[in-house]
Amino acid sequence: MTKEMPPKIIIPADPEHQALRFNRVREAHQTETAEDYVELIADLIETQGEARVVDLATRFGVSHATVNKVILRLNREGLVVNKKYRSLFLTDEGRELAAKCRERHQVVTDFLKAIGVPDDIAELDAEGVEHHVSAETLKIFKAFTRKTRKIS
Amino acid sequence: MTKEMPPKIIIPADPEHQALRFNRVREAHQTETAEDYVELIADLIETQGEARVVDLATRFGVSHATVNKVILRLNREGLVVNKKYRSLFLTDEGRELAAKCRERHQVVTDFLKAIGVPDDIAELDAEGVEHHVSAETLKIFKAFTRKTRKIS
DNA sequence: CTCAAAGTGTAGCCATGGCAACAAATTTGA
DNA sequence: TCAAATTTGTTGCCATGGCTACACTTTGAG
Repeated sequence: MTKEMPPKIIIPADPEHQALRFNRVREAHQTETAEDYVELIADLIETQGEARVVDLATRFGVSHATVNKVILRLNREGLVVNKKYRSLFLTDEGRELAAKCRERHQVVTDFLKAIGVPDDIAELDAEGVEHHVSAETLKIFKAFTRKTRKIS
Repeated sequence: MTKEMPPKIIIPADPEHQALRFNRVREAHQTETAEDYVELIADLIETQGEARVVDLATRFGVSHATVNKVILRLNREGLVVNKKYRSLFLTDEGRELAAKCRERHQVVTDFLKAIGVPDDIAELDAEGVEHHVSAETLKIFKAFTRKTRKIS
């Protein structure tokens, strides 16, 4: 668009490629909320017997109105089932996603701890990082953690 | 909020603490855009001599209208200076932030490569991960990369 | 059984960051 | 020089995810 034919100046990085990178991050953001919600819903159902709007709101530190709005979207997207004034449930797809996320979350947390990040910080960082780690990197994380555990 | 006094059910994680985690991620998101923009503006100024709206739009893969909107915000926040129909500049604060981001970006990328992530994937993942890595973890990343380099 | 408390839903507001379409300025090339 | 192409700005639309305020169920204590 800017200067195609006359390459009078060094191109630091292929613009198109860089755009792909940022698109990838944007897409990740769109799924992040969904992932966090289904993961927590699954957790709550397991540990508390049911997932309720109040609990989600408390855990996420947002208002129940916000939770409701997100739940509406997740319902629309076929991840969550909700009946009025009743606790929340996951669809098969939701459960699947939750499982995947939990697994990934664990891998990232374990990896961070394995390389020496203090537990509390590892938990904090994992929360943000997990959504942006590719399958390939995840595999490497897993292998690394395994290796480290053998040694120690 | 839900069940304080009667702990009839196991608490899986301190809700308040978990809320802090998610708040942290949300804050990170708010700064992400700013960080990406100042970083790219700095890059463009260095390599191209100037940073222009079109270039930012191309690199980020968004419309120039979007870029303009973000620039407006960054201006409001004192990171970017823009005069109408002129190329973009960073304030001192903006330059500082850009430097910090570039450094951090490099550390994350190098670390991923050091643990064996293929270069192209490392670049991709770093883009999303960098904004969510704490100073402590970053330090550990750096140390690890250094150590690995010595070995090889 | 009733009624207040707790939980849930809804409406309306805000900022962000997407977009397209149109307007205006600047740059360029013939 | 001056018209066309490019770049930039603006407007108005959308979805998301924040919030408060208010309305409505459900629940549970008395």
